[in-house]
Amino acid sequence: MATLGELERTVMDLLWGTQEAMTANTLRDALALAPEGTAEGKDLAVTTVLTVLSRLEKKGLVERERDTRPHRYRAVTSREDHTAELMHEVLVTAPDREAVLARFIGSVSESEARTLRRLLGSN
Amino acid sequence: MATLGELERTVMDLLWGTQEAMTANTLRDALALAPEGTAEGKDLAVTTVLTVLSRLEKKGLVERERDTRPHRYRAVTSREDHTAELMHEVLVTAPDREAVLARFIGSVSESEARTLRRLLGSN
DNA sequence: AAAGTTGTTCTACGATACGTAGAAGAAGCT
DNA sequence: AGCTTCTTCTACGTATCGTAGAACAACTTT
Repeated sequence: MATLGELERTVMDLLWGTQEAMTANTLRDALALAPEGTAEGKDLAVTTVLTVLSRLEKKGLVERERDTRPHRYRAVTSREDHTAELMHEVLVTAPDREAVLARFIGSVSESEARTLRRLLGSN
Repeated sequence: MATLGELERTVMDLLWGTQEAMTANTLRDALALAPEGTAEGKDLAVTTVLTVLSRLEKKGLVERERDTRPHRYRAVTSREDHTAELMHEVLVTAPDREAVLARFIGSVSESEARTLRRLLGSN
């Protein structure tokens, strides 16, 4: 279950933020500013960013264009797909999935419940 | 987000398996057998089990009765509650929860979808 | 109560993951 | 060929986890 570190997560958030592919330098600059929620702007070396990107690539979360010279990195899946996938991974760790779902439903907001009803109804 | 190690997970599975409180020794014996899915029976020292239990206690997943002499350990929440909670934690990491849910329901089985409809309908 | 037995806490070490980045190597520009 | 830019290699510090011995505390039994 791909668990992300602090910096790894921040980088993914940036990549998910713009669906476009970015260079390590662009990312480093973005990280320098990036109020990105509560995270403070971190002033990192480019090599740091590159290491993280390599690790994310190995984890299958990031893909890079090797043909362009400053390699460009892009998220493989959208944040939503990734999150949904993770939720499913968590779900299947329990033998009694139905029971888990029952409790899960109890924890979502009313608007989310409506969304679920709509999506399940049309299916 | 409480992520569990291999042994920690196995111990939790045993505690979740029987809702009763168990001693470290009982757990060590259970671990020695415990085909528990694919996991092989590990022959561990009791101190190892105790260390893991302490760590699980610190993580809030396990509670112990300190009054009985061989302390007895018990899971704080059911596996289903824990799993549902985790799923929710994952869900809220994404800004667009509705989109996540849309993708999520696409990944559940038909019988799980039925369960969801039933649970949502009565609400 | 002293000695033995059983149980718990302290301390520790190896492995892996992650944040961090310098050093070295590769590729493009002038 | 030399300079500049980018990528890969190597590495170190910290945290988590599996693992367990050593030390300490508590119960049992003579």
